[in-house]
Amino acid sequence: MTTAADRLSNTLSALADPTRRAILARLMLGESDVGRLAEPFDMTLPAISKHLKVLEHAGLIARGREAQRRPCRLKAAPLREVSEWVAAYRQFWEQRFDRLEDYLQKVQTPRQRKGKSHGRKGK
Amino acid sequence: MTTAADRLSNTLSALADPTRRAILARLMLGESDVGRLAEPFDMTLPAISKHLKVLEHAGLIARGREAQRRPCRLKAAPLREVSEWVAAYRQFWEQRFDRLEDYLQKVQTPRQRKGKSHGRKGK
DNA sequence: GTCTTATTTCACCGAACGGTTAACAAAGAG
DNA sequence: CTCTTTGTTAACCGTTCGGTGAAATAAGAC
Repeated sequence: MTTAADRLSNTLSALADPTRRAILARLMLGESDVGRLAEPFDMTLPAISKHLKVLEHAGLIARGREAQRRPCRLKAAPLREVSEWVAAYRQFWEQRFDRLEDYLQKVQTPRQRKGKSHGRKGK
Repeated sequence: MTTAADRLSNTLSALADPTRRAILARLMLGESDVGRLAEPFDMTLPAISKHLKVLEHAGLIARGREAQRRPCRLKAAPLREVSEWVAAYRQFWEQRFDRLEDYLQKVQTPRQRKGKSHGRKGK
């Protein structure tokens, strides 16, 4: 049995590689085969083949067969889960919970600081 | 120099671990320290300490100092980049570009296929 | 000072990762 | 059949990852 967390971990680690993200970006333009997908990269075909296998195993691409070519096409369904996961954190980067708060803490003169002192050294 | 792709890769690989995502989820409820964060997990403190270092290095948490404790708090800014990246793919899981299209291709009789020919042999 | 609490650093370990080269396989072309 | 094209598999290699136990550090309590 595959839990949702496992699938999400799998999706995210597949996405963590810039080569694989570039491949997905390219597949947004339409399906392509291994040789064409490999062209932009400074690595060998087996390396690309491995990346494609990772993407396929993560459900991010599907592959057909057409003569010798193995056309790949984008399967974005797992990205929906990523989107839903990250959406839960939206409030934390939108609503002054993040950098804005830090910025205000720095901009305000120390005398108006409320809350706990952080033992700032004078010097 | 850190490129945007590097940062995104770094963020995504930090998020690819379920323990680290659980820690972030917990920090949504408010800041906490290492010991408390470690409690739900069946692993040692150094392991949690490493996970926190990864999260900190990815800019996903910030850490203070309060007596012996090292309170951690969520920093969601990098998640915004993730959200923006994945948003580019939204159309592919929302608008019949994904599984629906596959379904239709299978259901339709081959003779009504439109669009670029891929050198389909008449069989 | 010593003791306790909280956390990190160190040294190690096995497994997974991202790449290579070389050999293999599948399918059309001659 | 052989030849070429396309892609995968196999074996290997160095690095990173996620964990451990043990020692070190930091700061308050006594």
